[in-house]
Amino acid sequence: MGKYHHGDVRNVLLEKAETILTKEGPTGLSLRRLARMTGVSEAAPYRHFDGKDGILAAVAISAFERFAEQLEAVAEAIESHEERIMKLGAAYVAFAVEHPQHFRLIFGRERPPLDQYPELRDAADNAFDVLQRAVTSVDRKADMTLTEAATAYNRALAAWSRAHGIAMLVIDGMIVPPADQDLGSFVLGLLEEDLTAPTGA
Amino acid sequence: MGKYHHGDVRNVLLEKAETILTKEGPTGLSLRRLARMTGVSEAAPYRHFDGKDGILAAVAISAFERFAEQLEAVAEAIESHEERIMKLGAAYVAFAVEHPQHFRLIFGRERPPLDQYPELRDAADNAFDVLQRAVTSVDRKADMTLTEAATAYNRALAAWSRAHGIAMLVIDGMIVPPADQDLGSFVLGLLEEDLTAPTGA
DNA sequence: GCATTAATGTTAACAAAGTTAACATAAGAA
DNA sequence: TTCTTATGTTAACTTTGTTAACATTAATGC
Repeated sequence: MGKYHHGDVRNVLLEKAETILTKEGPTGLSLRRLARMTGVSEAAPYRHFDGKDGILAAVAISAFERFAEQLEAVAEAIESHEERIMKLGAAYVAFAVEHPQHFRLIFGRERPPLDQYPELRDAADNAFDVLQRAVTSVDRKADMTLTEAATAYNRALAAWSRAHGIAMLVIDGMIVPPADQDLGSFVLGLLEEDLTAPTGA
Repeated sequence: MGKYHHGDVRNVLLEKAETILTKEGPTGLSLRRLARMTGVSEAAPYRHFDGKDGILAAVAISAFERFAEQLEAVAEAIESHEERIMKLGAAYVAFAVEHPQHFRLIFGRERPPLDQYPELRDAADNAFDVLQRAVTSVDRKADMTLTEAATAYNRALAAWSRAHGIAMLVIDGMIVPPADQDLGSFVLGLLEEDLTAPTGA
């Protein structure tokens, strides 16, 4: 009565990996521990994944997908171009705050190399495409001059890097959002700040 | 003729650790390898540091110090408040690009916990104080109202998170600065971008 | 149905890493 | 000199990633 072929090891491993990741982050995820928790031999995961990076890649892919979905949902629901940029930034930070470990996984250095996992690269590209399309979609149909296109691109980079910086510093605890304020409006305030304006109150 | 007490093990370890970190990042730094490279037994580092975190903390402290120095040098040299904010952001990103591994060490999750290494916490606080003072110093002597002070603080956070986001995305390869442009002016362009302005060319 | 092959498990081993304990030696203080 | 402390060493223990060798089940071809 060998317990061979219980049938769904791959999915169970992935789910447990998700659980561990959420609680302890990518570093705390050990293949052997994962196998033990799943009730399977310590070498079994290697039959379903390309080692540790393989599992991390699989988890990262689904994280990228959820990330992209949430961003797209926000982008689609908003008419005004300026508002969309801002709300996208807020959604970006919200995802990071709600799923800090996933956010770290997809942006940190424990993420497996994109060029070794084509599906991971695709998932990453897709997420950033969503961002960029949403930020530059104001005159997608209009014919833009080259400089206009460049400006739109630059604006996308600016919006992205701002949201990213806020997200990083907040989940690292370097910036503590005020408790008496909604996170979203706090983020919007930072995004809107115009550094070129004079400081006069 | 035991090779006991060669005298300077602690500093040599630190220097080698720096070398390894620069080349391979915090993850590639192994205590045992470090000991072997230093020509000392594999347990010797424990006589001088509180394990691996202890060494990382020591390296992170000096990284923070250099970081703060470079920022302060820029801040002191610039008269205009607006220009100072911008140049500080550029210097922030420049440090990250020139010393990506150090930047990752002081901001990433392989950094030892601040509350376990008081000197590390001090070094971190000092670096951020430099930033904040520089950004809010426009009317340091003038008496500000509460809301003015809050605005200045918010502006500091905005400037910091922008520089941080750009730095992160650039050293992670997600943003590739244009080759035909100076890195500094590229960064300035991103920092100056006003997301609330209409997109008209 | 049966034999062969592929997929999926298992156990056992290896190397590398962090860490600690037990012991050895050098330097400095009493 | 003697005792204490600082500094090194060796040897172990544990955990982890990974692979090889082997076992069993499922699937496929005849």
